[in-house]
Amino acid sequence: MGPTAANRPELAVRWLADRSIGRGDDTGVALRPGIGIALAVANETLALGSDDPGEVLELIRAIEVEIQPRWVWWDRSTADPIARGAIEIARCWDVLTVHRLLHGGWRTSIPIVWAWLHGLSIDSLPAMGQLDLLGAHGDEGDDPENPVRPDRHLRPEWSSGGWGDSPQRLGRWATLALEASQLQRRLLDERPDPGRAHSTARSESAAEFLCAELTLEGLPVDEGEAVRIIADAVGPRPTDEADAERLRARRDAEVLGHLGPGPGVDLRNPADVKAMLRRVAVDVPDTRAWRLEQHRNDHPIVEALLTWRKAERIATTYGYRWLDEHVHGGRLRGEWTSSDGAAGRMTASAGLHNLPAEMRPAVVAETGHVFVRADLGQIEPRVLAAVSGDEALIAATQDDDLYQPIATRLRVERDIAKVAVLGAMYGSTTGESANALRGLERNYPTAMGHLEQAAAAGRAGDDVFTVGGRRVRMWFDDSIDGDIDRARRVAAARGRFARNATIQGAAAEFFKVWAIIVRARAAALDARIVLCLHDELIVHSPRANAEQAAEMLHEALAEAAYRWSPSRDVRYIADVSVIERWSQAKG
DNA sequence: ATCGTAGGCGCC
DNA sequence: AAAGGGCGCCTACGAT
Repeated sequence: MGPTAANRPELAVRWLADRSIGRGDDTGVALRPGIGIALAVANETLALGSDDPGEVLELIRAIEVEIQPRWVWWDRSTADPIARGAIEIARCWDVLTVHRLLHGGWRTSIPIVWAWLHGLSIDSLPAMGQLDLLGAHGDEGDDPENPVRPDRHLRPEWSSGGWGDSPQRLGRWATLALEASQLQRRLLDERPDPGRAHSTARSESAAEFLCAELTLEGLPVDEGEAVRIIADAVGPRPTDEADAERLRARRDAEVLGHLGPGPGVDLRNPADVKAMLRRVAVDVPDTRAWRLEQHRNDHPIVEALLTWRKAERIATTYGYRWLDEHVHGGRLRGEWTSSDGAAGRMTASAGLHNLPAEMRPAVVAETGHVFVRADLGQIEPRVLAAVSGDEALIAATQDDDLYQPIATRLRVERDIAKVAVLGAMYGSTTGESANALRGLERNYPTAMGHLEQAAAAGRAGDDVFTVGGRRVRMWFDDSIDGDIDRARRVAAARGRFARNATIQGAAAEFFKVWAIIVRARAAALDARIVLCLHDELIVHSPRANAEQAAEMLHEALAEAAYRWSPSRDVRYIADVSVIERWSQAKG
């Protein structure tokens, strides 16, 4: 006779306490709504069946309140239901997220992680189709209830979902997650700065859980306002396909009307557009907006084309279809991931990270609420100062505008200094900033040396590492076909990529530490993070708590700097404002 | 038909 | 000022 539903949360708490699990100690967990939940500690598991998802969440909540362990799970399949239960998990370890940190890249899966951690070849990964070849008549000891096959790979029918078929399986799955995390800890120990690497693994895991919450939470959007903006750009919602076609043709005609007789032009085909421009004596290598900008006065069709492109963007990407697909109940929702495949920035779909400025008036706080918005000032050069330890650059970070002291030192205009610093971090070497770049090399040799070292590694095809220990893979274009020019271009591109990745990646790590501190503190103010945008946070807060939230954002930044910054002396700044709609942000 | 790629553009 | 880095998403197009 099992425990009754009512006392199971207490039972689970006691079970952990009896095994000396306390605050911050690892506890493996796997859950499947409708099936149950399992906890795993060093050598034991507690598997509880339950068809009541509410009961399972109650159990987690009780453990979180009483013990606050570090929850160790494989991936979002366990994190998502916990986030749906609105449980404020404080500490976690997401095996897939830590794998991305250790291995680099984004594409991965549980069987790949398992194989990699055990030194098994990815080529020998079993596919779903062949599962019975061994299973039915296979060797002795090939037990389908054992998730690990005799060849030490994970059983594909488990990793593709079978892990949640029974409480017993959940128990084994939670145990494996715990095992995987222990192997990951050993690999983190081998990083040049193990303490920092472990810290990054924890903060990146927390950021992944934040992403699970962001996916559910959504960004408040006033749908009526959004419709007004869209209608303004591309007209009213088309009634049917024919109407849509008619509106499209009308937009096209605004541009094509500038042309004399000749062959038909498809404005959506760049080659066609290029040929069209040549007909009016505008010769460009490509038709990108910044290039057309310089020919704005050469022929009226250029202006018309640029306007057409803006409207086309709204019509195709941020139009009625986007609204119908991604905005529901006044919230814009997309999928969030805590690290991209390159340097580790957060990503979001549904346009959350690239909403055009014209659409931002539609992002409005709900009744009784405001947005407390904060963005980090000049974060990348400040991070460069921190990771390189360049004393002169660290000194410059004391200024609110760090480009000013740099300009003074280089004896150039402030904007020239800015371009030079950005160019150094992005790998630009040409143009007017080239002189200033040499000035940077003389005056900030440590910082510039740091960038050059990363670039050299990239050019050689070597992976680079962020200060937090993330491996950044030089994955692209390794085909060698004897084309010297092409090889040189690829090497140069890798150099630029590596140069930027160490800074962009470190800034992403710092940003995430800031974000998870804000997340943890926002709860007490009844506030929630609703958007993370590389150096910007938007917190949706009850109006009454806005001032406290604004202050909290500054305090969280100080704490993030304390926790993350490799240099104690670098100054980080944030601009914080309380606004009702996103467009009120001073850019 | 379905897929991947390229050109383009939005944001940081 | 130059056209350097990242992402997601659109369309057209060519290969399969």
